[in-house]
Amino acid sequence: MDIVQIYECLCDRTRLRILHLLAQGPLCVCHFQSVLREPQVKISKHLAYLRARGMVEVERRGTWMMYSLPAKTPPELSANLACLQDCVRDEPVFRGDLARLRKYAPTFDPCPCAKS
Amino acid sequence: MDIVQIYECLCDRTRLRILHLLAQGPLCVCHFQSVLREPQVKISKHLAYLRARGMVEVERRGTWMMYSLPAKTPPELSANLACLQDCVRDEPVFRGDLARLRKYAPTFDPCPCAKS
DNA sequence: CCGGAATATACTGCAAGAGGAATATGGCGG
DNA sequence: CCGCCATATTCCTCTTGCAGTATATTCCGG
Repeated sequence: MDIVQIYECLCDRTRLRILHLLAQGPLCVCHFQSVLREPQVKISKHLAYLRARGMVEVERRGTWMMYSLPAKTPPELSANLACLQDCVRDEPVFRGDLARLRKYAPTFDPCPCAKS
Repeated sequence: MDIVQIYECLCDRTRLRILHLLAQGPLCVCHFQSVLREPQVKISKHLAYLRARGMVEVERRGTWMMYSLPAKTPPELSANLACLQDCVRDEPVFRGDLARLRKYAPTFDPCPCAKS
């Protein structure tokens, strides 16, 4: 995995928020919509961008698409993701995302993606 | 310092090489030219890009411009620079840069920038 | 004051990327 | 088989960024 490509993936705020959330565990597009409060097309396109570069993986579950960090995350990627977690710990946007993720978690459970 | 801007600065290979070298200490543009083997205008423009975003600092020494990492490096920046050092440790391009830096070091010494 | 060296700044062409609107796809329940 | 839901893709526009060529600036030595 090219280090420059990693940074290209990290240089958009929406993608940062996505990756930040994925560190907590797999999520569906509908989850991202609720938590990030961004339109579907935006999220979907950024996920496609990340997927094309191997930064996330997808698994279909019925109509839902389950996104997660790659099972075999290359070391450069995990190092940078760890760094990211650290850097945004105090940023309101990211804290808000985490808070909303936890707030919504009950309604995600049973998560539509997990019902197979 | 905005985290997204940091990543924007990191998502070009030339800039990565510049920052990687600066971790070793301050350098003049002429040094970068020798070590990176890239045209002057390219280096100069990337340095301007970094400077405009506060990722490097400049000090004039006669005709030479002395670039360095900012004296008060924000934590997000230093965290990412540390991560960068770690990630590129085994990449030939970056190893080559370091080797050339050290090989040229004797001719940099007395460094034109240091002669004031 | 003049020429040259080191560095910076237009200017141009081009490609990539971001956002939004609309449309397409693919699976599921009835 | 139909319609709906979740998601993806296409099309368009706008902006940013990179590279190169040429030109400007700034300082120095004589």
